[in-house]
Amino acid sequence: MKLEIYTKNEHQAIQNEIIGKIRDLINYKNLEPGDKLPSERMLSDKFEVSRNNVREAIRKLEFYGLVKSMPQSGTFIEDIGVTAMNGIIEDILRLEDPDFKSLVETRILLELKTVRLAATRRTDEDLKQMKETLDAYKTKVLNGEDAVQEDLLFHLAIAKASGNSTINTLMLMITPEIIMNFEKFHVCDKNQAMLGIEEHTEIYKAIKAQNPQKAKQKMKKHFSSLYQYCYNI
Amino acid sequence: MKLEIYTKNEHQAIQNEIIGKIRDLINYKNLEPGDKLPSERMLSDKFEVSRNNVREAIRKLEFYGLVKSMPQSGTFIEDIGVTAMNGIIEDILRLEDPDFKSLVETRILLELKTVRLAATRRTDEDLKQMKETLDAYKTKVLNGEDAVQEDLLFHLAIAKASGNSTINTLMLMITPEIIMNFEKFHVCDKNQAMLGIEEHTEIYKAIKAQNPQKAKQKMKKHFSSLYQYCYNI
DNA sequence: GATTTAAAATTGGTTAACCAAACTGGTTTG
DNA sequence: CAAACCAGTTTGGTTAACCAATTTTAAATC
Repeated sequence: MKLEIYTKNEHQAIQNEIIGKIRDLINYKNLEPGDKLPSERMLSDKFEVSRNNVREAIRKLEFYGLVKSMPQSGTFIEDIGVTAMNGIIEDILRLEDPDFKSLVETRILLELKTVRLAATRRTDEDLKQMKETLDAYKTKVLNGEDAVQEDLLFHLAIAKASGNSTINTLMLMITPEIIMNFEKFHVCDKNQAMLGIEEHTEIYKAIKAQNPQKAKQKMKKHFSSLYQYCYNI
Repeated sequence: MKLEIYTKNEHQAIQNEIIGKIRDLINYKNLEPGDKLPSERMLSDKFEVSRNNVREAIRKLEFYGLVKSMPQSGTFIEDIGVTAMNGIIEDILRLEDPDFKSLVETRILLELKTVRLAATRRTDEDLKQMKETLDAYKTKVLNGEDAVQEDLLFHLAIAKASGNSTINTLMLMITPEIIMNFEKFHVCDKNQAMLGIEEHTEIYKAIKAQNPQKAKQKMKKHFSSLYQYCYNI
């Protein structure tokens, strides 16, 4: 997902090449779901690359759920069908790095959902954790300190309270990159931080009151300035 | 993201343990953003685990954008702040596997966005690729064959046309698991497939006509049965 | 001829030795 | 005195040898 430094890109290029070759092999040998991939040693021989490179390529395919490695047994093709396998690998190879705009756009989308889900599903324990992060944020801002981290942790607490493990995972994936970009572009200045306390509190109250509509509305308001900023960058 | 087989879980447990220890080390030594983590050898010594385990743990932290490894130089803590680092690592360690319901819920959310974005941003090349996947789907269904894969590839083509690289990546991550669950639970039967042709075509036309509202409406309709199914599982 | 069993080969995972780039400190040089 | 340089050390990355579990093969037994 992150490809920034040159050495990494080079490394990634080799990995992608191997993934492409594995795809070709699947097609050429008519390997079907459930079939076993040739062993890592055989592949590294065939492709004339190190076994480590093959292992990493396989691990990436495993991350996307396309194959599954069984210790002392082999690597098996998952049951998603040849067509989907080809299409998805093709897409993976062509994936480009996420830009800031798409990150923010995605974050807003995810959070307008998590806040609604949190309002309906939140447990008392969720509420307690949200309160903690909210207080930490307040304290920092009132001390005039930078509070980007505490800001985002409050939002992550909402994601956790949403009870949707997939969205929670996705939020965790994009948040560090969001924070780095925020600090890079100085998105949050002091004035917005003071306003942020009020907005965060309102969101918290709406979730506490289990009012999804209001929670979403408050979140939307909270994002309005960010939204505009994002589209002017 | 995927933790299914026992050996993998065990492996994962060790990795998480190491990640926790790295977090403790960051706190104990007051390591700050930009600081260098102790070398892999030192960590593997200190934690009494193999260097490979340490490397994998670091790689996971790198995936989430929390650290960055520089060849022949060291692993550096990313500039997201100590507080966020602690919070996010904590969340990562407690991440649970995505369940089918949360997968579908997330997919619907993402796709109701991608379809709107695709309607406004799609290029002619995007349109061409969507048409191809749509035709492949039609052919399969009209031959009475199973077309789950072609179905999903059409949706991935929309995601690509959305021009949002983040959402595109996220869609690619969840799609294989969606397909597997679909085939496992036999979500799509023949009747729905025939209906699917019509719905897919309508979505395609709306995107071609660059009508975001209509595109979203058609997608929503397309998802209505899936939505109900998801909540009855 | 079918079943059991044991040994040999195969597999992904692990470990440790090795490599080249990069950093470090002191020395030389202008 | 500062800049250039050079050996020695440290670093993440790479390679190859090794391990234990599994699978395969074929021999042994009934």
